[in-house]
Amino acid sequence: MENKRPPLDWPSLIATEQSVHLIPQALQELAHLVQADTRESLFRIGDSVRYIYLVVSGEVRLIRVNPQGNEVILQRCRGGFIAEASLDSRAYHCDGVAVEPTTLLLFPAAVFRATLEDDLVFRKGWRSLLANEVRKLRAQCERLSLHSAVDRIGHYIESEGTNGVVNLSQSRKAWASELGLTHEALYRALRRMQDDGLLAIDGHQFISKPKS
Amino acid sequence: MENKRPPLDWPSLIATEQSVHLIPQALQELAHLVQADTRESLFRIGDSVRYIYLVVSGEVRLIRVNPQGNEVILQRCRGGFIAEASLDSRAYHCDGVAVEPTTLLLFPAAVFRATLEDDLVFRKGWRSLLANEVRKLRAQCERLSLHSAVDRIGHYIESEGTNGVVNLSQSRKAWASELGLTHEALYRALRRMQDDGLLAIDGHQFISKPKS
DNA sequence: CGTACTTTTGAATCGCATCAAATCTGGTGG
DNA sequence: CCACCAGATTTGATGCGATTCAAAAGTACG
Repeated sequence: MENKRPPLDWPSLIATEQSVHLIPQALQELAHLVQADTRESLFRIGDSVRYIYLVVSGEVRLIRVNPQGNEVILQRCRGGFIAEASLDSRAYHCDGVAVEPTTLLLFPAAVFRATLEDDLVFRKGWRSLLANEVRKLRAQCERLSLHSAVDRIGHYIESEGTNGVVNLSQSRKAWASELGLTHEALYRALRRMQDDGLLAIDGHQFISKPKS
Repeated sequence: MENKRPPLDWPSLIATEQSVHLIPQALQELAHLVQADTRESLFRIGDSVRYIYLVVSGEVRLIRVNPQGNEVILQRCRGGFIAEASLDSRAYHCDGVAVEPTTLLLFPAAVFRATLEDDLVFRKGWRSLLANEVRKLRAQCERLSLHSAVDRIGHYIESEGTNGVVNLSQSRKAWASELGLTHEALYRALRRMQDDGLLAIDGHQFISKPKS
């Protein structure tokens, strides 16, 4: 990994990554801002946990290699903390690799743990973050268990939106990936739903329509 | 819901549901042991959060009803805490319904929150539980994003097992459901993997074999 | 010993992935 | 301002793999 510089342009980072808001000023000032290149390794299985990683932009993957020699992706992270569970463990249980040019914040793990103990607000914020993450991931798992594209779209609107309306904050291609579909399948399902009168689309807004 | 009895046969419960170990004795003694019947509602959208629910046996679903009048499943819970996120919110954002005869432990939410503040060990255990849950769910999402049955099985063995070996603690039918597959598709994929020499099965043990 | 459930195999169908290609869009530099 | 380019969006044709429906065999439990 590249040399770790002291934080310089944080104001712009904070604007894009809300997880940073959680972190007490004192801890923020100890963080390293780091750039990782494509295929650059951040940590490997067995490495001791020195830093808590926060992805600001780009993508990091947590992977293992199976007996057949193939990569198994345990997690793709395009923003927020990676491997929250590493806080409690001494060593990493997988490899962490950047798959595109990636910007990260590294927080010293020991101080991170200590601050979590001492700072009541941080502690609550962290717990809230984890609980919210669990909620979202559970819904995501249920969604991916649905077998049809139309059902996944409907599930997304209901679980991520409000009153049957969701504002998409990403491209449809990226949405397709989140839904576990190819972009072609997503486009076709959206078209079908509109034709069937189940869905209205207005720019980035998707509206689930009642049976009527 | 049925009348709430004081805890009686806890020792046997503790043996089957490890989440209970986390909970301090004082808080355990305030819990209600409850039986819910099929289709019985535990809470509804908008209800204020009075209890933290722990499923001991059976199944509870968190659901919303979409504009077309269909149920959208946000979570199926067959053991452990439901809706951890409800700890931080005043009211429920979905309905909670038992879909089979279900045994639950109900902890008074206010006391639960207070204990979480006061008890260092409990706090750490809770955080560890959430972090671990996040890790498992992230892997589960990646697994469900894979399009083939063989890939999902391989991913499961690698991420849930150790060194390419996993001990299944459930029926294959239940496993199929966890993998987002029909049981037929799972059986056939397992057969194919054995025929191709990629997998060995010994009772409940599944061994991923190297290319060789 | 019977019953309920899991495990297993078979055949037909359907929906999604895949490959291909055209169009549209936003952003860049000339 | 326009030409250009990379990426997103959209439509088409084909094949494969999972679902679905059906049914038989195996297994656990009372």
